[in-house]
Amino acid sequence: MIQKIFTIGTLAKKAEVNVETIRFYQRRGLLVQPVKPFKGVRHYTENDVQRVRFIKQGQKVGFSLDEVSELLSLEDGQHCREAKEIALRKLVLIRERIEGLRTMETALSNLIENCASNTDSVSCPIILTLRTST
Amino acid sequence: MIQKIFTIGTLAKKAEVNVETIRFYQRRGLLVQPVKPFKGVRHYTENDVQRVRFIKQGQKVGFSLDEVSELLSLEDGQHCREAKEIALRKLVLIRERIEGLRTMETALSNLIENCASNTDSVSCPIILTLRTST
DNA sequence: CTTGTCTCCGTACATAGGTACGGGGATTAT
DNA sequence: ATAATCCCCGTACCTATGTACGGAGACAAG
Repeated sequence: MIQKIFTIGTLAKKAEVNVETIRFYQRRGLLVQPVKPFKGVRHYTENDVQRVRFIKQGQKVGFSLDEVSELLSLEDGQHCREAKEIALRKLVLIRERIEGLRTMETALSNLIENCASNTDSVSCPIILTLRTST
Repeated sequence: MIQKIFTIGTLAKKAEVNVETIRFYQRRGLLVQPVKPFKGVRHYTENDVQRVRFIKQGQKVGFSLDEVSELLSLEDGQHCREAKEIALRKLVLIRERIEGLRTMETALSNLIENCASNTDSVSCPIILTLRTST
């Protein structure tokens, strides 16, 4: 399999982030900074694109960079028992978050339905619906 | 129904946040600052507790304070058509987020299972599993 | 009626997660 | 081979979301 390589700008474009963000992630240790060839620029591969996307995906579902870091440590390979512990902990968080979102989803759906049958101003008791959700 | 009232410190305790956080939310317009009686302190009700909890819940599932603000505007009652639009937009976000979390959930579950059958160090291809998730 | 614990208010500081800038070298297009 | 663009690196700046601080007034308990 051929490894296509490219520069940081292309990586940023492919991963749909700012170049500075890549560099920031490198400083944070989320990405490894490739060695710089003697007279030239660093190069990156498709693998880095996936990694950046993963970070963004993790953030989108509510993980902090530190948490994403932990998840990435799973990828990076380490002792299985540790990996399993981390994964289990994150799994709990994920399930809680899904639960919370589901409750909100229901509340909003109800709200939309109720509104549909009403053309004037209306009181929307969304908090009431959600108040026991966590 | 009797409205029990209390001071900001009690509100903070009930809602499990810092007093300063309450005041910060007031400045941000997420909470209304009750009028201060002529010589005394402001008082709050159970309603405020629910509202603060709602904000925290919203954040927990990944909404920014601005987004939570919008959701709260549903509660505060406004014209139905607007409310419906907001709700629909948020619903899309929520469903995307649930999808993302589900994918992660699956990936982590698989990971845990694979790890279980292995006692040594192992490469955990979590990113691979997730890379097309959004 | 003193003492300790609030509240109030304004302002300052903190942390996470970026973004922007500027000078100098590398690469690419014309 | 020269201009335009891109990379490198360090540093400074920015936004969101709080937290902390300090002096003055409120208030409850002994």
